[in-house]
Amino acid sequence: MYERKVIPNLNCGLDLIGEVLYGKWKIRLLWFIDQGHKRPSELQRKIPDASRRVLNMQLNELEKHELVTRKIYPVVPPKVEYSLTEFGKTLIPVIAALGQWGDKHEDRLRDVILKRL
Amino acid sequence: MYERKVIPNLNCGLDLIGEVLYGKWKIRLLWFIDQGHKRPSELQRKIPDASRRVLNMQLNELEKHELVTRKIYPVVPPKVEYSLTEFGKTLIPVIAALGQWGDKHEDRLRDVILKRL
DNA sequence: GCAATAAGGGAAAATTTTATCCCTATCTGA
DNA sequence: TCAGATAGGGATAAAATTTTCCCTTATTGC
Repeated sequence: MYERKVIPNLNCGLDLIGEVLYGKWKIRLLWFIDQGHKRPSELQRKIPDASRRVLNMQLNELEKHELVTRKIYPVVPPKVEYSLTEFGKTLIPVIAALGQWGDKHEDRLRDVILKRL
Repeated sequence: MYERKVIPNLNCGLDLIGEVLYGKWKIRLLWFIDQGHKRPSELQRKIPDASRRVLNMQLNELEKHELVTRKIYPVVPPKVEYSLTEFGKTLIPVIAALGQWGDKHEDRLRDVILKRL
């Protein structure tokens, strides 16, 4: 694993939420897990643009941060299911608010983002 | 400027909001500008852990994305003031929700973040 | 027997982001 | 006269993140 060389600040609520949500796919992972897509392979199919590796790494971090739990079924081929913890579930309304803002301003956002890409 | 080699996806609201909000200091910049800290030097003092350079770069992007406007006063020494656009202001409740979640779960977050740093 | 599926980690490369350092300009105050 | 405030960009270095490639295990289906 990579060792951070710069210690993060944890001064305010925004710093704290940033620490657990900052990662290219974390928000989507939480969202899809909440929607019932629990198995790693399902999540990979829902998020095809992410490499398998990063999804695993980010799922590990979400687990460390107690936002999701990982249940391993001792079968072959292996079966794993992720679920949101109670703590993780409290994030869903916040993520929903983010998505709603994005949806509401979809056209304008697409415009300003693509204008200067 | 740096040229991206991978085109972002803009499929859903979460992708879109991510494009404009993803950046280490952008959320804080929007927040502090909304609080009335408009001048670059003030913002730098409010966010001492960010380098001057990145704040400028991220302010430029926020401006391109029409979340803030930059007003230059033709005086010496130079004076510049940033303000939120109407569009930018619609983001404030969303950012507030993020901060509130972080504040509410401050102790637990600090705990899980520091446990495995 | 061979390919596909399932889950996931190690190592190294590529990409992206952020930091550091140095440069510009002009006015104010010690 | 020299330091400091003010705003900001270029070039490069460093850090962090993400991708790519390869490896493992055991079963099902062709």
